[in-house]
Amino acid sequence: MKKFSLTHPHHDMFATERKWLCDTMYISWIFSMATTIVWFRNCLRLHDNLSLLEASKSENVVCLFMFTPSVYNSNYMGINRFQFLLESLQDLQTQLRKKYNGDLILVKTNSSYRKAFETLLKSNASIKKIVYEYDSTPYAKKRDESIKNFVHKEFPDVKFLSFQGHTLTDLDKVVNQKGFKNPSNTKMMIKLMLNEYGKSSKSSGINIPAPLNAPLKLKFNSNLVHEIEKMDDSITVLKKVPELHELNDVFGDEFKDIDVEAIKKHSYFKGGETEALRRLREKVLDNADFVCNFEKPKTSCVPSSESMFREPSTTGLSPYLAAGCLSVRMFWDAVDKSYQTKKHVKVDNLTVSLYGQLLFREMFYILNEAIGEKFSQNTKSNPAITKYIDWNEQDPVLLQAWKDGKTGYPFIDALMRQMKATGWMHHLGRHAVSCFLTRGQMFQNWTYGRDVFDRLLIDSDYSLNTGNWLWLAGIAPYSMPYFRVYSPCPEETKKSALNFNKGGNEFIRYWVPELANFPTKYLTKPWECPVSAQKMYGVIIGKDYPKPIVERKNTNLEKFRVNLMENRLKTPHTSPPSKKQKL
DNA sequence: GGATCCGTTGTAGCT
DNA sequence: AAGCTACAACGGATC
Repeated sequence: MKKFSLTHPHHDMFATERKWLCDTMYISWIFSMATTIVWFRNCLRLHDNLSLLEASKSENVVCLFMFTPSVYNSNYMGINRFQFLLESLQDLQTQLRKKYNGDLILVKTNSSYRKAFETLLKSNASIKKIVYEYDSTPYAKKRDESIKNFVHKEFPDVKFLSFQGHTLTDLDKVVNQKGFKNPSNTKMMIKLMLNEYGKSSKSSGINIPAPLNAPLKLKFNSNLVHEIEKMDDSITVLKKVPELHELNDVFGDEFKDIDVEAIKKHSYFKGGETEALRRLREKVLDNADFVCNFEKPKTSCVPSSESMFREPSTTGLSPYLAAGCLSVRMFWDAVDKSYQTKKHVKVDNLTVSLYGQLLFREMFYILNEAIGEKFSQNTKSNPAITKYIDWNEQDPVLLQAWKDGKTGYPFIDALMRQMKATGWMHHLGRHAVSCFLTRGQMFQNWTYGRDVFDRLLIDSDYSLNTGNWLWLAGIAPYSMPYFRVYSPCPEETKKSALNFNKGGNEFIRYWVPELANFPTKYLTKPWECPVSAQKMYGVIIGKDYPKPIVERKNTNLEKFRVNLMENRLKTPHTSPPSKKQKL
């Protein structure tokens, strides 16, 4: 039996009016009281920011960034990425002030995010909603889930909402598509994207939703900052975005040994949305020739001339995508627009085009979402996902030499030193050094290299980093013939896939100054230079620059092949794969 | 259902 | 000089 209720519409002639009254009162109460916190982590931008748009519905907004020990732990975040983060925060704060007469509140705490939220929520009853961008790294997933559960339990009136804006697709939705299979190449990605968004007449052929504009208006709650200042000592408000050299005072010993001048001297990219949009215009919107002719494998890991040392042959937009200074939908849209200015230009190889690059990015995110933590684990327990290889026992001497750029292979060392100094390395350079560490010369576990990249690169992006390392180690759940090994001395190959000939020698001379005056003939293999000549050039190999720390000749291919055969999940084919026989 | 083709970016040696 | 071949694993798509 249903309960009979006076308020049931059929029995209550004033129900509509009453509901209207209640709604009005509720809305006016919300408008006068409720505060929404926009919790910035990634997504350091105003455009295409779903959390900010959600907050714009609220009368009182607080934009918040929290420095916790997990942010300023230099074990996880290299100094260049930290500098990039600070610049991005500075830009965000400036923009919020200019555009909305608002602010970005920066707080510092020595406790966890969860504890910080507890302090905030306990002391201010007007906080009704916390919004943030979804972060799919395993660490962030666990952290956000735990805070969410805590808030639900302890503060049931407060909504804790995430929005997906870091990727082209809603990752949850995609991996739950009917008939979803882990994508492993461009074709599967296009199919998946068409399934999600449908066709379009634009050059990409996929109807990716356009990026959203920044909210027109935001009303800020300026009281909260004063309240935070009165709270307990565990949480403090920073008066301004700190400079790198001030971090030692603010955070303790983490940054005591940094060389600020060196970082500023080498940095290629200034952080922030403003710079991201400027670069997008310069490299994509105003550069249709470059966009329409872009072929990733033809770009070079070395600069084309000395004057170009600071400018990559690609777009250089990856650091901005990683920190969310640039929305990936904004990037896609700009590529579309650029193609449109060239009528009748067809994308003849989508895979190597800029579209392709963004699809690979998406693919790695989707794989991470679908596979979970095992995506990045080097374990025998899940060989269906990554092929298992018994890498050589960890060799600290080899690993340290690789990390410090002291392997005795000038090309490899130049690339590693560039990454350490600038926080950036071209994609093909990353291929060269990761191949060298794993199946190429050192046969060391790829996870070591992955972690070094994660810390040092300013564009480090968990899913992309992991996906690319799996690829280069030759164990990815997608195509990568293991016998395609890059030469660490690429000048000797007639047609290097690394495009070394586009300035490789100058690149080595710049980053390995020990060899600045060494003869070009021996520049990538200095150990072959006769000792008498070494004396003449004033560089003794083994003293002024190391001898090669591992064999140049690749002896690992056979080991790799045997590993694959022994450790593969599925039973071998009953008959060997057919081969064309010579007559 | 079986054969065949394909996969963002290799290198060395030969003609 | 450009183009071929050997090296040769394997899952998924296509016919």
